[in-house]
Amino acid sequence: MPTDEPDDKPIMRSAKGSGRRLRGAVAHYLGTAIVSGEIAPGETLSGEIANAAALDVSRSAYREAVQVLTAKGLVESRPKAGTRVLPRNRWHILDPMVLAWAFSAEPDAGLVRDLFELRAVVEPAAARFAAERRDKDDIKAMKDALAGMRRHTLATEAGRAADRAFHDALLRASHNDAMIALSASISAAVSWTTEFKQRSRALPRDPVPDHARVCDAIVAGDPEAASAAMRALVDLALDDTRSSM
Amino acid sequence: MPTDEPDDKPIMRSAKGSGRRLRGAVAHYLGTAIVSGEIAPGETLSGEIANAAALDVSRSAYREAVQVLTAKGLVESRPKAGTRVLPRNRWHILDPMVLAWAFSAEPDAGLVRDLFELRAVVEPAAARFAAERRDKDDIKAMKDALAGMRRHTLATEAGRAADRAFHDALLRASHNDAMIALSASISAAVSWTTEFKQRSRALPRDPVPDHARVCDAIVAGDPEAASAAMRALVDLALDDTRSSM
DNA sequence: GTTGGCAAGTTGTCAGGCAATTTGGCGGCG
DNA sequence: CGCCGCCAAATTGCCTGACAACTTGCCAAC
Repeated sequence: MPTDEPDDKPIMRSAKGSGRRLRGAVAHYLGTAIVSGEIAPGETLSGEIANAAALDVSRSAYREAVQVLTAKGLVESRPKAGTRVLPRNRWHILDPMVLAWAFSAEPDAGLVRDLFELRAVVEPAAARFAAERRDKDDIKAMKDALAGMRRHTLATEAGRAADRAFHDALLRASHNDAMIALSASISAAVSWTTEFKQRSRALPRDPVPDHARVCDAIVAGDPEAASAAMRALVDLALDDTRSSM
Repeated sequence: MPTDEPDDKPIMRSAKGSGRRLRGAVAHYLGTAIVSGEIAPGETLSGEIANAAALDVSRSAYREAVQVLTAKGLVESRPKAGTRVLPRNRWHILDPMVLAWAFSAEPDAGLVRDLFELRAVVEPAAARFAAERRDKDDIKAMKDALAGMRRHTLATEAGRAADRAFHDALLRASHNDAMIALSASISAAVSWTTEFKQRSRALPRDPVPDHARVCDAIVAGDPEAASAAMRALVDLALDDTRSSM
């Protein structure tokens, strides 16, 4: 069945070699469309065959992509009813991939605020636990990350990676799996906003001393100091982010 | 190819009418097997065709189930390498479904500890925000839930539902989407442990006064009092849980 | 006006085949 | 002897086409 119109729909296939498999591209496409509000909650997607054809993929690939969205609470599909977008409060917005979709466009200001508030609650507490439970490996990981931050700057990707690594090491030092799970979400949000700050060429203060204070307190095993230092760090970061949006 | 052995493998089809579709049953089966440690991290599942045949489902259904597990960070599959279970720290243990799988067997004590620690960090902070931002609807939802708790007891499912509803309304009153997302995870964990406490016939104290104090502080718009009351509540719950495990 | 059944349409599952991709060994080369 | 690059097999990834199961919403009968 040759198509009469010129097939100008290889939008998907293009991202094929990007490590992402085809269904990943479809999931990304639909995910961003939903998270960005392009497809409003309550709305129902057109049928699988139609939609799969429109994206020029097979129904299997399309369905597997929809399964991913379902697993992340973005949509719900029932026979005869179709696949409909769930209300925002059913979304798993802390899922790393959902966050990635949310940040792939201009990040919503409200979401950034919410994430920083959560960070301001969780990270000081995590620092407190870390000061009590850290072991040799944790300390080494944090010091390595700190060294990386000193070597590079937040303007470089390597520097941001070191920043991520520091926060990841810290949350890991809390030896609390639930907080470690939040680490993936939080550090992702942090790095995106950091990059955003960077892009808006706001010259941030040197972040190393703040981080070093937190690190020292944890190494010293002082929970109160660790918590306070981390709270100060997060508050400063929040100020920076607020002023550049 | 007729099977010689009597087909004693309709394990999956049995749960078909349970609202869960077939792939849901497969995902549940594999998910619990992984979370419970029956399939250790690093291990690789047998091939899709073999495994699908063993479960007596089609490859499509099996693959869609695996996509769900992939979306929740439990496994990772690459061509020729097979599907392998990821290390624990890659799991999205705060995902409601992963939590459900984790609690479908005897819950791991470490996990319960971690969840309560997270709860002890998040809920007081959420109460603080709620005291500042609650609106009429939030107050109504909380009072309704509180009334439900008064009417029933935690021994009944209705009572536990009211408890869940109270914590859900509280987190919702924080008007922070990130914390609301945690609500699903936290309240799930809370309700399971509550049921567990109930089963081990530990006679708990009356939970209504504690909840009422939190509610009053939020209605009064007093962030400090709300936070303190909630912290007290969580600490008591933690004590109860600890003593019954 | 309410209640029951009925039909249509959408997702759910199945089967088989081919293509894409990565791993791990094997041979050539330094 | 060790390292590097190539090749082939095995597994997942994707496609096609068909049928089954399940809802929903209409429609008729009470």
